[in-house]
Amino acid sequence: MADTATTTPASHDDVRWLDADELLMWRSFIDAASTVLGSVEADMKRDTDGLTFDDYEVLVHLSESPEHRLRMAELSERLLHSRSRLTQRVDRMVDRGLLAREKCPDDKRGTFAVLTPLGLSTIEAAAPDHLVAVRAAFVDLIDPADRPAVTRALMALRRRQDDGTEGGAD
Amino acid sequence: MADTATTTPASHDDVRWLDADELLMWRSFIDAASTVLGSVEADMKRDTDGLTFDDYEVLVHLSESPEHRLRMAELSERLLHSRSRLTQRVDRMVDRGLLAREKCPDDKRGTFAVLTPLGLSTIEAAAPDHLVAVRAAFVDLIDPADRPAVTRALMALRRRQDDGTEGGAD
DNA sequence: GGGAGATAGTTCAACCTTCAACTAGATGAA
DNA sequence: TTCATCTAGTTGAAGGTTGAACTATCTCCC
Repeated sequence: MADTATTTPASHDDVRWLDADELLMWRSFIDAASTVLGSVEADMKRDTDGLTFDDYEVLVHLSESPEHRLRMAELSERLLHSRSRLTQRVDRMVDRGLLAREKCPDDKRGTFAVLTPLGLSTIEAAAPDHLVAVRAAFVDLIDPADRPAVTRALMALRRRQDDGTEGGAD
Repeated sequence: MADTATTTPASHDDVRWLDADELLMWRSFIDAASTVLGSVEADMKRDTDGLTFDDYEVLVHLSESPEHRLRMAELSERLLHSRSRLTQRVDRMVDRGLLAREKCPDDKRGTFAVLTPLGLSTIEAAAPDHLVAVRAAFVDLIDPADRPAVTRALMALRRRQDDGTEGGAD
């Protein structure tokens, strides 16, 4: 197949410009992402003592995992954070006693991040206020009639698990 | 009215927990925000020479404004970025010749950020590839039938212009 | 076995954001 | 006029993120 369409540097004539509706949808997405996450983060800062949204997300994923533990790589994939970003966040959370690191017996390269009792009680204490914030900044603002469409759309936007950042054969 | 509901620290019993649908919608939103913006940013990095998504957004807002200029405060509100974040971004963009600062004659405290010819040609050159990225990571992934609902929902999430971060009349 | 190449995780420097001062000019009441 | 107060914008330090390099381990085919 003669595929010219892969990494063609888009030229000015080629492009399908966004129409008014598409543009509005895109701009609203950018603003919504910034507003909602900013608001949840701000509430978190107000309600907890020094817990960030990213911290909270780490705690959530660990608390939902068997034995309250996950391999670093697995955790970084779920959070969609880079490996080094996670390494350094876990460093800080270990310092604060929220997490511990454990060596993986099967694979000597591996490390588990594990929730400590303090980490568990911290997320349990933070959850109620967090949910109030999530409702106020997100869930309750969306018309129930629109929710199925919104969920469908948002799910379609997420990174497919086996979909690397590949695509450029040269 | 006896309003107990304003800044009550949410207690464990009080809370309306998220049901499965609400939780899925929320998680999808977090993932989608990270995936979409990350992907657009990565494409921008690939296609342009050192232009970030934030740079691009600054250029967009200025290029759409009369005389290609905006007051710093106005620009920071539109971008939903803090004043100091904008100051420092504009610093960098001025260094690269994309923008210039001009004193405001009416208000001697004020500063305009102004697009330079280089800034204008830079955004014109970047736009086609950027739109391809926006389509690939966002617009084209959303079922046209869902778009009206999605737009409605996203617009409801944006910060209302006159809606400060107030709310705590203690 | 042994070496090529992949994978897990960390480290380091450059860069970016945040937050709390800080400077300077506008506003308004007495 | 004068003082208090508000707004515009910048600065500087502390902390967080990125991306490339690095160590250690695993995989697998010869």
